[in-house]
Amino acid sequence: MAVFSRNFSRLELTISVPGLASSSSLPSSVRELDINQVPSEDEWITENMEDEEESSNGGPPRKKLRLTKEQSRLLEESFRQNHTLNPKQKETLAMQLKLKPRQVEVWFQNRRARSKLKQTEMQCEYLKRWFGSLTEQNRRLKREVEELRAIKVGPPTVLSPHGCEPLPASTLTMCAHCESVTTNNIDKGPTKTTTAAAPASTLSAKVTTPALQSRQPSAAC
DNA sequence: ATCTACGATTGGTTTACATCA
DNA sequence: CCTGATGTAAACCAATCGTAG
Repeated sequence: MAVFSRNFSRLELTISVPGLASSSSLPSSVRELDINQVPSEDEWITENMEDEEESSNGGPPRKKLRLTKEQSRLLEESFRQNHTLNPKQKETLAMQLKLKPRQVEVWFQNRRARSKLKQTEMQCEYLKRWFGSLTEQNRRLKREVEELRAIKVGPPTVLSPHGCEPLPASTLTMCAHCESVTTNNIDKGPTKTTTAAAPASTLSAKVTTPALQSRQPSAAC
């Protein structure tokens, strides 16, 4: 195993998404979710109970310990500082809480597991949203392709490869190579090679649409 | 009755350390 | 003395159980 570092103080949510440099690109609603937040006061379990004896030797059904507010608060506080405890910390905390070290250990294990679960749920939620936005983007791009196809038939707006001034439509020229690349790309859909990556020397003009202009600055400009 | 939260148990893995040939 | 194999204990995790609210 050994996938996760054992000495972390917080669980980090890092999602790598192709095309995004870092998780800072996440929607703020996702970024602001913090599973390390202490629950609000009314989420605390209010039952108080100090059951010292174990009844696991086949006797009566085990009594469920409910931690007091104060015990939970201390455990949460400790968890925020460190997600794992060394034996000394465990012992100290157990004494402080009047619990057995094993109970503190179990609490930390459960807390880690449940944090991870929440984290996974958040990732899942985020990926769903991401999928939705990609679907939408895909839809828009397809529509743009349709527009470009239409422009090929109708009079295009043209930008000079050496400047940003629009040229008369009649000056549009495209070498045979670019022509075939453009046609192939449109037919095959997205590939790793984009027109932007094509050698500048092969571009003698750029056909633009308003949508493309906003996103793709001309290499010649 | 059903659901959820959560403390506890179980079984498997990893790691550090001790012992021995 | 060094080294590799083996055993053991402790800690962890994932899955699950079972109780209380």
